[in-house]
Amino acid sequence: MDTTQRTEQQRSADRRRRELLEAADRVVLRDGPQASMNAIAAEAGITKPILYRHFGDKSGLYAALAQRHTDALLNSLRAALDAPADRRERVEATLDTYLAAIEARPQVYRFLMHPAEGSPGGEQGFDVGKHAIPLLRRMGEELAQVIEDRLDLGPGGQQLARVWGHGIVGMMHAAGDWWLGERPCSRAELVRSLADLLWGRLAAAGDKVGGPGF
Amino acid sequence: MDTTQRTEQQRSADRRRRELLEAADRVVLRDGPQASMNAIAAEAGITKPILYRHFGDKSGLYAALAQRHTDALLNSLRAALDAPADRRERVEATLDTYLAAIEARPQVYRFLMHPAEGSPGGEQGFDVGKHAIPLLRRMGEELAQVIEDRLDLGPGGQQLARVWGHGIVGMMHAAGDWWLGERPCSRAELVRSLADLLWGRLAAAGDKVGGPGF
DNA sequence: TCTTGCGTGTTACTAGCGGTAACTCCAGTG
DNA sequence: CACTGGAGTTACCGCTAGTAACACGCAAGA
Repeated sequence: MDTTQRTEQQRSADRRRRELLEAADRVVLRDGPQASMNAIAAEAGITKPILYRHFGDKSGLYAALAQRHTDALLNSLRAALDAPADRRERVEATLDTYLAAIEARPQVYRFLMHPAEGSPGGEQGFDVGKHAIPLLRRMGEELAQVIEDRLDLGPGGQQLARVWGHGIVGMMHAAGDWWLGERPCSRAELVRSLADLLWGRLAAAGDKVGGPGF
Repeated sequence: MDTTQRTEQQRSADRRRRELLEAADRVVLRDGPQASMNAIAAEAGITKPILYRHFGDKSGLYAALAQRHTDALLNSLRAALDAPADRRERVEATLDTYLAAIEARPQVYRFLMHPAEGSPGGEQGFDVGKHAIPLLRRMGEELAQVIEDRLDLGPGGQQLARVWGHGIVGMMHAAGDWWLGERPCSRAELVRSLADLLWGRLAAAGDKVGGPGF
């Protein structure tokens, strides 16, 4: 029951845990989102049960793995959002940061976005969004907070900021996912187009002359 | 090999197929996205192998099921987009149509969005977006087409329209998913907030006085 | 009428998954 | 020395997607 001893054990356990997470990272990077617990255990040089002792179940491992990347990504995004520049530049920097991240490690982010959430022995029904993609939610909430803190939106601004936070994150995610699959343009062009959208160019554009009907 | 005979058989097969799809619909509506092939077969009053004879594998059944709802939803969206009203009203009507649909049948749309895509014996690697959520993609492409047809965006307008199509659909989807989970406001308020975002209110809003630093 | 197909359906199985129970092994302590 | 507790193993359970092989019914051809 000595404190130093307990600390020693905990340090060892933490180191193991980090090793396991790194092994899981490698497997996910290689096999994609359908990485199995067996494969991860094998990569770590051990067997399944100790993986389960460390992380509880697959969603626990997923959560731990997700937290690492989510934290790292959110830090980058915060840095971009906090840069000393005007709003447009900050928005573009944030979009570019996210897109650069998913471009650099597509499988990791696909794993984070589509955890396959196979929890067979659990609740079911109308709990839509309960176990939903935490990365997108966290990004949405953080962005909402930034928007609410920085912008003067008048009454109802808090709710507006949350809607916008989740909406913008979803826009970024979907456009990024599509862009990653088809690569129809450069990252910079994508960033500019999305920022233009947020800047109201859709509403400002003129109707096409000779259009269909009206 | 008579033609009428073949037609008779095909009609019967088509009717069976429709029955099976309706049974699958019921199960998905009841059990959520993790509906098993066994459960679907049982609901239809048959057993698994004939399900597999009709649809190949689970993704085949998913694709057939998805197509029905996707087509229905896209028709509603097209109607909203084609309504004789100004642009803002059309955008709001489209958003509202989508949100009303996911509000009416949350499980169905969760099934469509998160098909769990467990294709273990297949390709893997960098094919991000290859088997990706077809509903979102189709909506994005359709919206892109409408934008490109109706708006005068100058040179590079086609690419811009596609980016915007996928981006707006993603915004709609993410915001809707979050809203379904938390229900922080009415549907009408959500629609208004999202339309405001597209109308550039984010860019136009003033900085908060007394903000953090600058 | 008997037989030959063919489509429809079944039972019974494989392989692999997430997850667990129960056992072994080894370090440190009295 | 005996003992206790954590690390790790084998061997299993129940479930899934998917399949092989067999049985029934019903039309056409001799």
